[in-house]
Amino acid sequence: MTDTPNNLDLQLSKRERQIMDALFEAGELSAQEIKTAIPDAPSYSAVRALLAKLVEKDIVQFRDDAGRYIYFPVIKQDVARTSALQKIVKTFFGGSATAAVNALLGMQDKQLTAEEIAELQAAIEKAKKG
Amino acid sequence: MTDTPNNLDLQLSKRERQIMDALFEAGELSAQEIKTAIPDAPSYSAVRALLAKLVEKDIVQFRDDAGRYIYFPVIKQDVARTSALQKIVKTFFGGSATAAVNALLGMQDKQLTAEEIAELQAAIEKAKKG
DNA sequence: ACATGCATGCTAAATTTTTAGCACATAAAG
DNA sequence: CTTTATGTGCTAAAAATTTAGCATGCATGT
Repeated sequence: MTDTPNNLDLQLSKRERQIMDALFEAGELSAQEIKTAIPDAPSYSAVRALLAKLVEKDIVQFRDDAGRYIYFPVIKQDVARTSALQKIVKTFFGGSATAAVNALLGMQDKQLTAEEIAELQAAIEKAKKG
Repeated sequence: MTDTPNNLDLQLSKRERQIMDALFEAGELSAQEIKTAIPDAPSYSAVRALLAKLVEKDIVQFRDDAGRYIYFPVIKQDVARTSALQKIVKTFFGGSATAAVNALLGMQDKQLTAEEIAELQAAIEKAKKG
């Protein structure tokens, strides 16, 4: 039984991370699509080599879609999300989730709709009780 | 005029990132302290070599504290914070800051105090107006 | 004065990452 | 059937990262 990774702090190289970011953002992608998704993408060959490595590390899996490989992360989205957030909170906000939330709310480019605000208030209400 | 980096997406290597994380978390550190702060730290020499590189890239500066160099990030904390959050939101939450906030509120290991909740509600009120 | 401890600067080598390119398979089009 | 396009597997080399170790300087205490 090889260890299944449950945290995202696996030491990924620069390129590996770019690929993971693309995969997490999209859900699943072919090698070609990944190449397209990465801003300063390397060659197609390079992408495939990187993917092979990630598969080897059990961070990524693929399914055979009629001869084409479609790659996707092994780790569940929500686990990845939480892990990523926790690290940010620890590194940049001294462990204070509240401070992080404040920063999110303050981000200028994000104008919250009334609906979103209502959602958040509901979430806070829930947090208050729980 | 060398370009001053204002985004954190500069392609840092694995070790470089570990060092930056330590620096952001602590504010400023000596090479020795950085070595201590990194979990699976490399040799002291290695840390210094990495730091030299980061300084070269204008991502880190140091001041001479009686012969000892104390290193600190060039980028302002709040800029780094926002940048990091933006990336997380984009990659893991489909661009929805609201969803990210929800995830933060739902993190089990963080029990919010009544005071914190009040803070958040105030922040949301402010967001509603702004 | 001299040894000790700890700092930096530097260099060269080990290791890892990243890349390109070839061989081959398969499906679709001519 | 043959050509073309697009896919994978594999290998070897280029490039970047990461490392250790030596020379040196500067305090401090013996």
